[in-house]
Amino acid sequence: MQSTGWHAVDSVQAALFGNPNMDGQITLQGNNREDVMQKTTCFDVFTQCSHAFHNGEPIRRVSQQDKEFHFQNWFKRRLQEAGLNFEESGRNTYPDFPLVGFTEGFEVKGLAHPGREADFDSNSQLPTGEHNGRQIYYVFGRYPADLKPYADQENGRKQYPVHDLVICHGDFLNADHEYHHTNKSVKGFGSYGDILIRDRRMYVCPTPFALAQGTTGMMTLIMPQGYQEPPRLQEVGQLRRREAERLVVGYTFDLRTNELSPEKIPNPNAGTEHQFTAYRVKGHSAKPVSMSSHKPTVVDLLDVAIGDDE
DNA sequence: AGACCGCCTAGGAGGACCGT
DNA sequence: ACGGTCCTCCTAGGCGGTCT
Repeated sequence: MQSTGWHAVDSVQAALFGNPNMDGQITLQGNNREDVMQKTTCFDVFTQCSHAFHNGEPIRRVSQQDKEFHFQNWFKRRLQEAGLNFEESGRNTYPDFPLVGFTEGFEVKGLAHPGREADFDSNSQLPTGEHNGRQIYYVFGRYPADLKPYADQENGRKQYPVHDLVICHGDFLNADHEYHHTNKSVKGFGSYGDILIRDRRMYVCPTPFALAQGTTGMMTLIMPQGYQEPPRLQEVGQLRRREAERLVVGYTFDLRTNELSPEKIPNPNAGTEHQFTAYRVKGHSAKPVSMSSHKPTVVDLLDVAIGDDE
């Protein structure tokens, strides 16, 4: 596994980090290819979300069993209002809304608020800004955890507001595009040798609400630096994420002691800064967005405790 | 001022549930 | 076998109040 540099030359990254030159567009300078224009849909999608938020467009839960689609459906209506075509998302598709006609997709994460603030479960897909050639944007929407105050409209149908929302490029969560984790299992466990241990892709990732200050109660778009925002948007912050000194490239688990040991290597891109810009719709709040103060990671703490320096 | 105690909560960990 | 989301349980640690 290797973390991808910010200025890597693969085509899609070049599209992201090339020379911006018009509203929401950026020049892709390919290898011996004609320059190609790539337009992002994010500014339009974000504008629709912001307008819906400010107009009080509610989330509509269709039943008490609807634990995961209520916010997805809210976002789906915004895509439809933006006039975008997308593939209907099945339960197991990633991203939730792959666009048709654009190499972009949106992955939606609904979070009850108050609730988990610092991180979210990202099972089965390691967050990143590129998947199968598509740029991936994460849509974090928070809604009330306590729905008791909202009237039941038969069979658990309820309407309630969006508390706040952040759309961020997946690279804001993780800029590595190279790693592909697959689930594996080990057979023969247990005294009868007939139990299977699953090693399953399950990740816990910090939310943009924890990574950046100034997002609570707001609508915020976080884009890689370099896009030219349309006139209807205002910049509300510059955000930087710095690559870690070390990369976890494996781990071993001792079934006798229940000890899990990470294997780390120096990050060839250590210290590389990835720059992002935060936006809001003009006329809405200009409350600034900035990175939250750095908290030491578990790996940082282990490094200090163990004092190893491979 | 520092020690101690109890309460509270964020979040770590594991799992339920429902699905393809 | 694998995927997505939310729930429950539990505990470390923060915090405020009280005691020494």
